[in-house]
Amino acid sequence: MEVEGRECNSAIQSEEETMELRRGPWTVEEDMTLMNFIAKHGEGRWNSLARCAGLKRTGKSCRLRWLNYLRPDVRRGNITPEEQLLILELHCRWGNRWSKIAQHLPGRTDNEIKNYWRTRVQKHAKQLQCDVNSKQIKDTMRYLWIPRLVERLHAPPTPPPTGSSPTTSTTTYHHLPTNISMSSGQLVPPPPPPGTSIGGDYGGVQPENSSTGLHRTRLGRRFHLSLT
DNA sequence: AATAAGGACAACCGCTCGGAC
DNA sequence: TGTCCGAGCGGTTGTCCTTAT
Repeated sequence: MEVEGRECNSAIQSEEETMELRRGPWTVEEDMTLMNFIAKHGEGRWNSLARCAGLKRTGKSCRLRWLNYLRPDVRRGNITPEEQLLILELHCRWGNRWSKIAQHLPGRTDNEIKNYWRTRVQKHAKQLQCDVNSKQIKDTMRYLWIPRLVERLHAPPTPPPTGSSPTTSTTTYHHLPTNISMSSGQLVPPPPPPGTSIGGDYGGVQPENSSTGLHRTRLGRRFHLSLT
């Protein structure tokens, strides 16, 4: 990219260097400034970009904001079962290589995948009372969650069940390690905290709030701007 | 209705790597 | 060859929202 270096003379630079940097959540005005600047000049050279755009942010902060939120091709919304499956498989292969994993999920950012992993997968690991990097959790992924997701992907779309538990599965897992027990297609971990479901994300099709049938979707708390 | 607890996600921090000089 | 700086990555923290009590 070509940042208009002539405009960023040393006087301006030294003035801005003494300026206090902003932190915390980005405002709509800052987003607009960043987006307009990138639309005009392209991305890259983040430190000088931040200065020349007049943003009181670090280059790092600008880069992160752009990559994780403002980029036009960034996908927002729930992680689909297909994406969950891919994340599980790729994590089995590469571990916490979030950016590498993100490359295989178009529109998803490493930050988003990392957050997904921490909030969903680590939660289940905690419920199983095992370390997220343990063999047990990896086996659980490989032999239970992934097959369930595959099953879920191949299953025709069905209306929400009325009586039977949606987490009930008829699939048999011939390779299930002995340290993972099954009951009606479910893991039998120590009792989870009230209101949570082991099968929720990985095998069951039940919404987050099964009592109301509502599926909570959130597209972030803040404005999402796009360059269209 | 108020509030505490937990969840989800945005943002920051520290470290490493690679290129320019 | 060594140093500096920008960029990227993974880990962690902070903030706000939802849900439960």
